[in-house]
Amino acid sequence: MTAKRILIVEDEKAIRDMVAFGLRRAGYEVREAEDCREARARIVDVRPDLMLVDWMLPDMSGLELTRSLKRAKDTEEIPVIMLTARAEEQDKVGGLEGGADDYITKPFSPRELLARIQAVLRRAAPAGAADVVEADGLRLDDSSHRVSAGEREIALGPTEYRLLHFFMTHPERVFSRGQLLDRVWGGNTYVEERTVDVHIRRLRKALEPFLLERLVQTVRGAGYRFSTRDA
Amino acid sequence: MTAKRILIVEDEKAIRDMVAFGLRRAGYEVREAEDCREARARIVDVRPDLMLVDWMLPDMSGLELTRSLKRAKDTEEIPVIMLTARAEEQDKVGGLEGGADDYITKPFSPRELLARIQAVLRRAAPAGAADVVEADGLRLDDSSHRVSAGEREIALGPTEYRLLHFFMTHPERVFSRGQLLDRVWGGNTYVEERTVDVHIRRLRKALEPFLLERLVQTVRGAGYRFSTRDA
DNA sequence: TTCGCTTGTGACAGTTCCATGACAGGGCTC
DNA sequence: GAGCCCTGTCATGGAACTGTCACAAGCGAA
Repeated sequence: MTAKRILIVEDEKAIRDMVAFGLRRAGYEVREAEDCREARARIVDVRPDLMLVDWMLPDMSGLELTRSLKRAKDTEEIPVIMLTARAEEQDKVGGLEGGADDYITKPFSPRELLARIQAVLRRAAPAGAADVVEADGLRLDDSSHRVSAGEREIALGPTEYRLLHFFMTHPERVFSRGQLLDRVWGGNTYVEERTVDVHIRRLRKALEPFLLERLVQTVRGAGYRFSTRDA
Repeated sequence: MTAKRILIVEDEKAIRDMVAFGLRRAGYEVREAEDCREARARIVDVRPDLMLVDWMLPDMSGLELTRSLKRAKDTEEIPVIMLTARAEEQDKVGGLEGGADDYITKPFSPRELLARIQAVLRRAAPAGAADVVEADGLRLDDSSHRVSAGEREIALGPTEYRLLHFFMTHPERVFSRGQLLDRVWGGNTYVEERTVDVHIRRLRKALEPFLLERLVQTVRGAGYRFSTRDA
């Protein structure tokens, strides 16, 4: 695997340099941008595998930049980690909802940053990049955020949607509740494992009126599996 | 792939518990040891895929433990991550030179620990880590947790599944009931040896409708063997 | 053959695991 | 603020699984 390219968008040179230094030492290829305008220009030719975006930027907030990236087809898959000086939960949530894949609060250690970068890259990697996933009669269009079975549209809550999306992009594999929490809820949430059961149930309840088979299967003692073949 | 086994060697119960909790949630199988002596004992029956070793232990430094593990043929491949309270670069180097595959400084976040564990395991994974085991007409796919003979899928309970998986990955070898308890049930469970008989029977009962030969064979006075050649 | 020991088998009770419905709190919209 | 949706947690009931036992069957040696 070639070195992953990371684009840093940060106006303070001191921080940029420090981060860039740390990342280069860790084997990443690093590009820098001072503001959103420059960032946009760089994205095209650099095609970064991941972006680090400062919350506060001179021309436009990093959150906006992120949001707009996530809206555009050709950039939405680039994972974004927000750098923020504000520690308030409020902002963190905002960062994630804006489409950031993770956030990290200044001051942070190079090590913490590296850990998060690795985690985010790993999470992003296996995704088949496909926008539409289909299985059996089920169809999930990630760009429009719609799920349908045949002609009928299926309404799902946010969590059920993410869960289904994860399952459909990783079919025929068993995931433990813990793994699902990590990969669907996100690595640093603390939620009971049983909660997964409940959302599985909600997902099934939403899907099964439209389907003949049970696509989300229980594997006793192991977890759940999405499969079009019957168990 | 079955859950990876991780052995934690750490004398402080609080830390051990916290780490174990996080790891279990992430889908790992966790065993614990308080000191080097106990660790050595556990290694034999647990056969961990990775070890987390505290730097400071009551009976011997974790560094020494690591060093000695790396010197022994049968344990040298087990990746080791050192947990250390000392942040000095000095020690980090020492840890790595001692043969540790990575180190992490307390306090660390669960996420960081997970990231490092995954990184280390990925590095250690022997490239083509086969998820699928086949023998005769039998096929066991560990990632989807399915067992099948030809087209037909075979339903197994958790214990029978683990038992079969163990047998299929260790064919043509006789295991005593005690060994099976150690390696299938786990090193520190207390169960009657005759219980193994019962599960063997359940496994046979599940398999034999689909197979011509008896794959799980009894070796009188010694134990059981999985073999495609008839006895 | 008979005895002694090992293994197979069916039954059973306790436990664990999972599905399900209910519910309270939080956030958002109007 | 009222109403609505979403979320996480809990209690419950039932199904599946587990470990043990008692007895039957098998095997080997004398």
